[in-house]
This record gives sequence, C-alpha cells and structure tokens, in this order.
Amino acid sequence: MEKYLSQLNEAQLAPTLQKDGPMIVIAGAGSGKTRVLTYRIAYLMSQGIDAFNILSLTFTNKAAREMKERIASIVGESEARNLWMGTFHSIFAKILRIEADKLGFPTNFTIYDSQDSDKLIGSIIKEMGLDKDIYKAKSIRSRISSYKNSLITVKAYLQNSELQEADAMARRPRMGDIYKAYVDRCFKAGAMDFDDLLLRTNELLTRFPEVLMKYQNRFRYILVDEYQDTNHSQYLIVRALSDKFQNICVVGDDAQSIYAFRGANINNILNFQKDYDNVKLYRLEQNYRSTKNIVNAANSIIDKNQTKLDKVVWTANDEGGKIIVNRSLTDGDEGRYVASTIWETKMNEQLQNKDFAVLYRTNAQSRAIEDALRKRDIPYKIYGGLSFYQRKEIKDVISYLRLVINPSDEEALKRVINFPPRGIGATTVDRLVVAANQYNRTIFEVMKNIDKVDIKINSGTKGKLFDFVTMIESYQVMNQTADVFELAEHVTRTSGLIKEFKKDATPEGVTRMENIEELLNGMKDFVEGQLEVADATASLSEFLEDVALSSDLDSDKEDVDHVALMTIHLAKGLEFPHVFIVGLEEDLFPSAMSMNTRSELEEERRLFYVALTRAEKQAYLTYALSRYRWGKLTDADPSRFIQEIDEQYLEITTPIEERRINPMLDADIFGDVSPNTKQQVVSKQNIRFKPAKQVNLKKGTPQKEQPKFQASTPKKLKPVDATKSGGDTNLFDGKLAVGNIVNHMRFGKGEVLKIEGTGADLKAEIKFQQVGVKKLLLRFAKLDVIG
DNA sequence: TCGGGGGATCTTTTT
DNA sequence: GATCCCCCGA
Repeated sequence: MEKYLSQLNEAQLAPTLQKDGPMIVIAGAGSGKTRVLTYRIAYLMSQGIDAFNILSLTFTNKAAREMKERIASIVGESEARNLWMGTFHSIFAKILRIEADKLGFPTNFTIYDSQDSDKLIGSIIKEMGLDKDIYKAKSIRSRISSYKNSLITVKAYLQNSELQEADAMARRPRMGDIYKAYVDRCFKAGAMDFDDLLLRTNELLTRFPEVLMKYQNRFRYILVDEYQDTNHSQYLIVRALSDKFQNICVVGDDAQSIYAFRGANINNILNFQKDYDNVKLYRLEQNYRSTKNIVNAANSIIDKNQTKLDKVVWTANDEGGKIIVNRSLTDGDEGRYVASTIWETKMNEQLQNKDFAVLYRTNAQSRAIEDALRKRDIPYKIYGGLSFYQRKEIKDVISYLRLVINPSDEEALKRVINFPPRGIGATTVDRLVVAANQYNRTIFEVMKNIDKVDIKINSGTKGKLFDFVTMIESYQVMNQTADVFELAEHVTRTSGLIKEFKKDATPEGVTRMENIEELLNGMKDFVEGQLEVADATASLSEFLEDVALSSDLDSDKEDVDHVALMTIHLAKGLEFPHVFIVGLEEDLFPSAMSMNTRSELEEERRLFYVALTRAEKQAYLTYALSRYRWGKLTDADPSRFIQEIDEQYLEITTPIEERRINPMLDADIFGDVSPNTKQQVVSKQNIRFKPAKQVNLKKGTPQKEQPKFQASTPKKLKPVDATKSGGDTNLFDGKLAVGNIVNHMRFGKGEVLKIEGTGADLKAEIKFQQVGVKKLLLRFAKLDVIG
C-alpha cells in the first residue's frame, strides 16, 4: 500500500488517508480526483474495512469498472469483487430488484427508456382526448421527470395548489391527471423509468425503516464522485444511507457542474458543509493534465462566473502551445479544417488517432466533422447520439426479450405485437388498451383471456392474438433453460424479424442486419462472461438491465485507435492530448436556449470550461461564419466565449484570404497546403464579435435587442419545482429589478415596486394597471420584462 | 390493415 | 436534412 500512496502528492494524500467522518474534496479539473477515490478505497480496505461495507457511486459505469480494476490490482481480485460500485441508476436498480416486492413491483421490472416514456405519455394524452400540440409528450415527460427528481409524487402534486396553478397557467390544467395516469400505467406494466430508479429508492428507504437500516449498516463507507451533478433525489438517498455512520466522502468540482437541465442541483455541493457536522474540506488544485496555457485560459473563462467556490487551479506542466482559434466559412470547411489538421499533426508528431477528440455542443454537429474525417480516411467513432440500443432494429429485438421477462411491459408489447406485420392493427391494439384499463388488467392478460372479455374483435383477429400469445409463452418456456444468446437467436428467427429485415436490400437495411448480428455477438460475449450464473432467467434480466442503463461510453474498448467525436457533456471526466472544440458560435455555444438567465449562461460557460480542460497538450477552437441549421444555411457570429479568454493564451489564425479549403481535397490531400501553415497570426480585434447580447436585464435595457429571448415563450418559463432549495433555480434571479415594466399573462401591464425573498421564495410586488398591486412568486409568475 | 406520400417540427445537453 | 406522424387509397 505504501508503494501506492507514495504516488500521491500531499494534497491528495490527506483525503485519501482520512478514514472516518464526512468529507468533501473540491477537485479542480485534472487534479487527480479519480486517483484519490481509488486509493482511498484501497486504503480503507487495507485498514480492515470489508469491501461489502463500501459503496462507491460514480458517474459512468465505465469509470466504475476502471476504478474497480485498479483497486483489484492493489488489494487483489477476490477482495475487490465485493465492492459495490457503479452509477446511481445501476446500483439502485439492483437494490430495487432485491426489494421490489415491498413496493409491489415484480423482481423483473422493466426499465423504460425516454422513448418508452414518451410513447406511453403520448398514448395517455391521446386516450384522454387532449390536444397533443398543447400537451407535447416530450415536454410533459420532462415536467414529470423534474417532479420526480424533486420528489414531488402524484400525491404531493395534487396537494400542491401552486404547482397545479402554474401548470394551469401554462395551459396544461390536466397535467396532474396525466402524471397520475403515467405513474399508474408504469406500475401496472411493472416498469420504472430512469427517475423512478431514484424516486422509488427514496420511497423504499422512507417507507421501510428496516430496509433503510439494513443498507445503512451495510454501506458504512460511502463515496460519491461528481457530486456537483447530483439531483435532489440522489442527494436524499445519499443523506439517508450515510446518516448512521456519517462516513461520507463526496468529490466534485462546482466549476464542472453541467447537468442542471436534468435536475442536478449545484447547491448540493455548495452546501455540503452545512449538511453534516465536522466536515473536513480538502482542495485539489494542482492540475496534472494540461499545459499552463490551457489551465490559465480555462481559469480566465471561469472567472467570469459569479457562482463558484474559491479555488485556484494551477499546474507545474510546460507552458505548451497557445490555443489555436480558427475561422471557417461554413461548417463543411470547419470539418475539413479539423480533418486536415488532425491528418497533419498526426504525421508531424507521430501521433495516433486516439490522441484526438472533437467536442461539440449538439449531436447534430457531428455530421460535418464525420464527412470530412471519412474523406480523409481517418478512423473515428461517434459517441452518444443515437446509441446502439436505441436503434429501431435493436429495440425491436430487445422488446421481444423484455416481453419474455415481463409480459406486462406495455411499451414492449405495443412495439412488437404487429412487427413484423401480422395483421394486428392499431384499432385492435386500441381496443385491447381500453379493455385492459376497463378490467384493470394488463394487455397481455386481456389477450390471454380474450374469450372471457367483452371486446369487439372479430374471430380472425382473435386467432392472431392467440398465436402471438402462444409465441411469447413458448419463448418464456425456452428461457427456463436457454441462455440469452440462444434465446435471442431463436426469437429473431421465429418471430419473423430476420425475414422482415432481410427484405430490405437498401444499404440501410443491410446495416440493420449487421446491427442485429452485432447484438447477437454482444450477447454471446455476455453469456461467456456470465457462465457462473446458474439461473438463465436472471441472466436475461441482467442483460436487459445492462442494456437499459449502460451508455455508449461504458461499452468502449480501450484498444481501438480512432478519433473520438462526442458532445462536451459526454466528454466529462475524459482527457485527450489534442482537443478540437467546434462550433463556437453565438446561439450554438452558448446555446440559444440557454441565454435567458445568468445561471443558464453560467452553466454554458462551465460547459466550455469542461471542454477546454479535456485537452492535455493542445486545444483548438473553431467557428464558422455560416452553418447549416434546420437544413438552411444560416449566418453565425463568433462565440462570446472566445472573447472571454485572455488574449495572451490565444493564437488567432485565419486563412490569408477568406478562401475555402478546397472541398475536393479528398482527391489531392497531399497537394493541399495545410490551413495551419498558410495562416497568419492576427489579433483578437480582427475577429468581428457582435456586441454580446445583454443577459442581465437592467432597467432601461433596450428591449428590441433580444426579441428572441423574451420570457414569453411558454417553454422558457417552466415553473420551477418548489422543493428545490437555494437560489440558483430562479429564472428571474438577478434579472428583474425594481422599476421594470412587466407584462403578465393574466394581469396585464404593471410596474415592479419591490423585490423580496431569495431563491425559490423570490417575490415581486407589482402594481398592475388593471388589477392593482399584487405580490407574485417569481418562480411561477409568467412575466415578460418590457421596459 | 398496410404502406406510401406529404407535412410539421425539430435541436441543447443524458442516466 | 431527418424523423415522426397523419392521412388516404388500395
């Protein structure tokens, strides 16, 4: 152990060696926090703590796997095996399976992905006869998701008139009914969505003190990585579990909090010291990853944020090259610049493809980069986006398997009952759903008892339903003895899936077949890794759980040499020698959707900080003057984030003339002069920045500068959850001032007289022309600032 | 019931 | 540009 501990610096050593008590490690980017976590766990074990008593929550399953391997190499394979390590979702899914019966769920409950949830919500809206343009499935889902992450159950919602009123004012008075129907239907289907995995865990720990006690006693030492990205629901789980022994170690970096949009609450990390007694605070400030130029440039950006903890990240590394800023005419040119620069650098510096990463704000940006790399024959891999398991053909196969495990799974059933087409149309399915609701049974049960049910279906169709049921049941029988691979192979053949996909001879159809083959191969691997598991059923359910909860990143194989393409969100925690951050344009990065409040913009800035700090040696920032968006060529302005970097760290290069990089360059890559060498250094003044759009609306700000960003769009003014603590959630935080003239949806025009309260309680006293003085909770009031 | 064609909407980010 | 969804004719 000593041998390993000697690899740590002093700052890293202190938290590693603190065995007991609550502690927080504020770890700057690249400061070795994973190393601290890993060695700390190894150290705990060397001090006689049983692996069974340690719970370690990570942000990706891949991170968990890597840490576990590392720990195994220190303390031994057999010791490390018993560690509980993984994401919140995967760890608590396992616990929920063990305790499922207490909550009335089957052990083999299905995990609905977002697509399943959307479809279910869509059908509920349809069944209720609501207008789907007002009740958009996706936005309803995100509302429900944020309720769940804030622990607002259906019951709590129905008791909360403020929330209901807010939804009513957003023209969605039936929100509560939909929420209730959605939860009921998930329950009936034996399904949990992502948020349920956390919410139901909270329910379990609250309703069953003996269960809480069991896990408190079990997990005596708890470690949480990326604590800045935990949401309220996760926060409560951690609190509950750590309450007895208080051996809780959280690690994070407020500067890298980038998941507020899915409920992450930065206050969890900002307030940690108030949550426990005698919290020890450690800081890791030395960056081992990046050059001085990169670290300093990143610092100069994050300095622009108001909400942050004190921390000075520094490095003893070389100064390194300046950050290269490149302008292109179009997104296509940008892609070609990236590809040719990678090509050249690789040659000049004898690098591999995997030394490069291209990071972007939105998945849609990958295409232009992809095309350029492909033309240069540079191997690449796109992470995220439409993940393998979300592809249609894969979901089809998986849905059959889900039905085998859990025939109540409504979404899986609807997906495959008529695919491949077997003459069971939408009308029939609708009638089945109605009957199922009527008899309070699942659709599958109704189908099984179709003769005992009062339903208008002709006998021919009944026969088809019977055949389908028989088929699924035969798979269930097979599942008793066969392994996942054998079963899936059988299912794809006998269900007609293979035949159906083979009909399609287009390139897309061929790819589909290949994907199914890849899936089967993956299953074979899984089975081989699972040989010791005796129970075949358990292994199918485990496979499906992996599928539901693993991300693209998790299945990554280290040894493949390709350029990595991914969103910045996905790149968190990773590092690459050379990093391209592309699409640095206003409205794209920062995103047009995130410029309404200071806190949103600050999150974008943290995102940029995360992107930049992925780079070890060299960072490139690129932007284009025009770009295809929504299929149309649109003009773009350079991102304010470029301007925010201290100029001394930048090398602003621009092609000598605004020439296009030869689009035909694929033909003569060697003849093309690299944009790198043909550039001249220019000063930042030469970049034509538009005046940054005003974000903090102060009194007298000319309004017409930002008609696009008026708060009147219903989407922008979602009411914020009541249970969220702290002030970071308020849309009007720092934006509304006394004297502002505002427009209220119902009350009309008025003047702000007074602002009081903080955070979720922020209120404004407004004198309306028509209805007089009103005091409004800003988190619910629909206000447009008009002057 | 099926499949093609046309229109609307989409893009922020993900477990 | 792509996908999803609706509508209509076979």
